[in-house]
Amino acid sequence: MSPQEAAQEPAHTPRRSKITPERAQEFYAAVLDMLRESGYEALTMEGVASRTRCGKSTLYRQWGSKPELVVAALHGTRRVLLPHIDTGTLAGDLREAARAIGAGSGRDTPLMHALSHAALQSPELLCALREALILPEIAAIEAMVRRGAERGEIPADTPAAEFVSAQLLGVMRARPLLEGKFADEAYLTRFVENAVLPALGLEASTP
Amino acid sequence: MSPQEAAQEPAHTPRRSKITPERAQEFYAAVLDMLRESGYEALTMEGVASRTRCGKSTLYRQWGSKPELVVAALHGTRRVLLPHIDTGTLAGDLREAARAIGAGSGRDTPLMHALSHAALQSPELLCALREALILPEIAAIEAMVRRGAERGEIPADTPAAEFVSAQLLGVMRARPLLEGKFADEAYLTRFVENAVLPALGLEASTP
DNA sequence: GTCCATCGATACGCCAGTGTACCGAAACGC
DNA sequence: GCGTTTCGGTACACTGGCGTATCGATGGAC
Repeated sequence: MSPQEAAQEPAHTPRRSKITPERAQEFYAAVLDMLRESGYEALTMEGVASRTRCGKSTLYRQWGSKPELVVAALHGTRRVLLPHIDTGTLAGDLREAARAIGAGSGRDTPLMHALSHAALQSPELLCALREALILPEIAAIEAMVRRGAERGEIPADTPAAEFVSAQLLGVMRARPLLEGKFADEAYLTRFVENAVLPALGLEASTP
Repeated sequence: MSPQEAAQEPAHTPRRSKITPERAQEFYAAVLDMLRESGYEALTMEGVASRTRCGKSTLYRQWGSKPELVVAALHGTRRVLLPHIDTGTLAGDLREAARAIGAGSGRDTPLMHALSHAALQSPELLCALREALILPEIAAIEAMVRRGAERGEIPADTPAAEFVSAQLLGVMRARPLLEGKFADEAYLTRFVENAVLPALGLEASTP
């Protein structure tokens, strides 16, 4: 309403030109934020339009429909937390992974909760969710385990190896419902130290 | 339409009388089934009415609104899988729990997925979900661990003990997204044998 | 400086679900 | 039997989101 409204917006880019990749990222970020806050069903195109200060027409011109927009948002913001990790030991890798997952838990957990049911009903959405959030993480974790086996830290056929990634992601998603709080770094670190490593036959670090 | 329609219904109870507890169970079962199939948002009062062959008015008279109906359905069908288990050893209890959870996984997992996000937004729903599906299970699991500690099978302060319930419920919910299939008995049994028990310092059973 | 493409905004028709109101019909108590 | 009560079914107004169409404004190409 008042002229100061323009001032309180950062930079206030006048956007009447073609959609730049940066602008697309803004859309994607808004979509994911709203998913986290309200869930998939409650996400509305009108809500996205108003939050991003664009017209609905732009959204429909560009992405066609709500499911496609969500899929695009997942694909377009694929950012990976774990693959860079390589400390030289399996235990070190897993501790670092616990830290990284715990740090991103406030972002990823609500997103998973928001999308998990919708994903089980829409193959495209499931695929996008897996490719954006799940497969990169479990691939990284399995790479850690494989490197550990190659270095001889654990036997190649350690039976617990199959469950490392499922445990980490599972516990991350289970804790909010069990205890009412996110699985933060401290919790996940404790978990790795006291459950994952012992199951693999690795000693907990001497304190 | 045709008179044979009455014949194809089992028993075809003519229900014009007051709602009996058995009839209420039918409502609750229908609600939970539809939640599993379609999720919380897609659950409609009209859908419940048509599936249970009652009028919407009955639903609104009896439960007031959709959230209250869902909460009532959760409370009204509280059935417990684990508390009866007491094999005499912690390892035996956990193996049995894996079997029980795996057997019920086809029912409980979709329900959790359907409700987990809605529950994080509605305190009443969260409370009902926890009381109906979560707390009984983790109480039972923690009782197993406590009994094991009292029998001296594990030290009283075993650090992995904190995570047993989160592990079991976590992987149960994680597997459908990771591998695309439910965590069945075989998977959960393998998990307990190869990850949970070793983390607790219990040997895997000699094959 | 002019023109064209695309944007942002708004209005519209459509559909689906909510919750209310009303009605006849059937069951139960007495 | 009869009255009361509750049920099942339908009609209704209301809301809200989807997707389309339209229009003025504006940025970029030339």
